[in-house]
Amino acid sequence: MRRTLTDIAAELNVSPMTVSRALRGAKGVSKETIARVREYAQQVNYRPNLVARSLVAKRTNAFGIIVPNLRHSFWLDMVRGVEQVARKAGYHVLLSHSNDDPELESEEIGTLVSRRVDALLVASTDPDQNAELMRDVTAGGVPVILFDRYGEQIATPGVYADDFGGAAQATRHLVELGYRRIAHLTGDLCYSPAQNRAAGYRHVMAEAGLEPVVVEGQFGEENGYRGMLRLLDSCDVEAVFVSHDPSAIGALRAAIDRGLRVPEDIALVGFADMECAGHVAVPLTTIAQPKEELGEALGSLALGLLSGEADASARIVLPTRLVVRRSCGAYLRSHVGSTSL
Amino acid sequence: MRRTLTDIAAELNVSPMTVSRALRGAKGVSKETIARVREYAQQVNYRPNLVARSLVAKRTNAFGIIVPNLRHSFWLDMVRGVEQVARKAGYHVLLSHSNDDPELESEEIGTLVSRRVDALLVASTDPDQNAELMRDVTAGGVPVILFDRYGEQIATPGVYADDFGGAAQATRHLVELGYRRIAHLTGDLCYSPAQNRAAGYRHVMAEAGLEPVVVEGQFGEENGYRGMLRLLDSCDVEAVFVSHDPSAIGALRAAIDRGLRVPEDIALVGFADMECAGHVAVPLTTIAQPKEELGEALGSLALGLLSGEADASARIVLPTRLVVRRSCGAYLRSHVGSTSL
DNA sequence: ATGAAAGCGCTAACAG
DNA sequence: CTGTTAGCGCTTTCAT
Repeated sequence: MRRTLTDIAAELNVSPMTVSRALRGAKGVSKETIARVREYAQQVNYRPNLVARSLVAKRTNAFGIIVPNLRHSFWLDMVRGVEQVARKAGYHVLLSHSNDDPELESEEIGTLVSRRVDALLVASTDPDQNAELMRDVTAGGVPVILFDRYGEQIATPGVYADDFGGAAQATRHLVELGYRRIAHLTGDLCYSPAQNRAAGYRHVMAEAGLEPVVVEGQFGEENGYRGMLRLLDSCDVEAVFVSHDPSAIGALRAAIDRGLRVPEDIALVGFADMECAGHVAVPLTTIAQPKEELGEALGSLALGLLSGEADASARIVLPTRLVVRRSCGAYLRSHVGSTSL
Repeated sequence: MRRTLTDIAAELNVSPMTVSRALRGAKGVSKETIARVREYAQQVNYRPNLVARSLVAKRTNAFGIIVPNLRHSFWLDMVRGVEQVARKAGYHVLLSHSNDDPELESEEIGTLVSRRVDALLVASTDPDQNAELMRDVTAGGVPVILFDRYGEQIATPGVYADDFGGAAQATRHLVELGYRRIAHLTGDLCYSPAQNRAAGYRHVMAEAGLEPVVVEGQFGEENGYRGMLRLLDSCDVEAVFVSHDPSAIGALRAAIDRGLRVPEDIALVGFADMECAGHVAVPLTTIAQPKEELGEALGSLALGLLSGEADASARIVLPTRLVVRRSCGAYLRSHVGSTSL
């Protein structure tokens, strides 16, 4: 077993307190003692037991983070950002995922609270369903920060990409390219990002005096494929803004299967700028979220909340960026507007 | 502040012990008491303090994992696998990274030990430099498991992809396609995977009675580009097995810049099957590591070591898989051998 | 079936 | 400057 502080004290014939102070650099110890203690500790490779320290300090210097899954790199990018910021402040990150299941999510929140993380960062699968639980966590003194998705039933500090603005960018881009019959294939409208993207689309369409055509879809490539087929059956459009890249890739496939050329016969814009967005059959024009920055903002917000510098009503919204590739048809139109912000 | 077990006991007029037992389902408590305690605990949303529990149990039910960085999805895939397995066993994962820096790595090992993780999983940037430290950790009762890279100075249980075998697959594939002048552009030879891949290459070349041509390179796209230029300057070959996909992509660019057609003028095979390997200018034939399985094996090994089922000499090596795309020229040769195992 | 005592390894608060 | 006491929230051990 590893040596304890008390062991060291005994071996050095001083009190545990002296060792504790010397090691932490707390004042009230002579230079000599400090040197002696530190040297010995180093020599025997003493490691303070942070579990014990956490117990008395009532803080663990650790964040818990829950993402819906670890399959999509988006979430891992987020985690990376958080970890980056956390480590600089001496915090660790406890990683877990809910597997897109609110039940599992609430269990995970529970164990993370049991582990006494100092803050809880959640990309909730269903913020409303777990609202009460999260309120309880906050009441227990552990700040809960939501990210990517929020709910009606609960107001927490949060970090989000500007879904509304991003959708507006996408739609405006299509409008500026001269398309008039522009449809929107939504994601699962139970998620706030999908709602906001739809709202951003509608906003710009209204602004441009165009008739919105909204087809309700779901996230995921297969759903995108099916949604696109439904869309193509039900109306005749020149361009489609799809709520998420995977769906857009499915939609692209559907269009091709229907014998349509993209973008000549139908233009497509996605959302997320997934890694493969630039590599698919027709490189996808899309809206990029500042993933890294989102993660960092998330970590910083957590730190800020703990230090009292940030305020519990903080809501950080980061701007998106239009990435123009081929699927929107910009390259074959002359009157291209601004291509990126 | 959150309620403690003692609070509950007081509020229920029983001893803390009774509450503790009732909650954990330890025997020696009447059905009635159990029901009463549990109901109350549930009602007030009691959460046991795992920090306290860990202190007495001398175990945290947490693994620490250190990867070189979080930029390459390979490491995150590994982490995902570990997390998957860990969670099923009630373990959490403490994630950290060394930023490819042995110093930082040793610091990180230190804090993770201080946090009293039950096992330490390390993709070490320099296993030899940190050998002593790791031995100390093991001596302290915390199993250290190395993965991806190992060293000479220390023998730990470990999980690895079959780099030798993979390189052999790659080289053999080229031999079977009829190439004779096959070169190898290595990665940083300080890393065991790079060494093993070079060894696998040499082995097959010898077996085939061919003259090996080894150009020492480094990992990374830019290094691949430069290495390939050196290679092209120094010898005249028909095919190159490159030690890592990023380098292979750089090499591909170099070949194209030199006016060579891939694979007509020069064939290329990489290693890793990165996400974009199939999407680059000439889709890359490469060796795929079973990332997910590696992560799971890693997690399982950690659990096994803790339960005493696995043995400290365990060394798990998982087979790789040849992924044939265009860069090797298989599609334009008739006498293709086995394309995947 | 329940409880009291002691202690996990550390630190805050008070002595001396 | 150094040490003693007490206690963080829980569980193990030994009573009752």
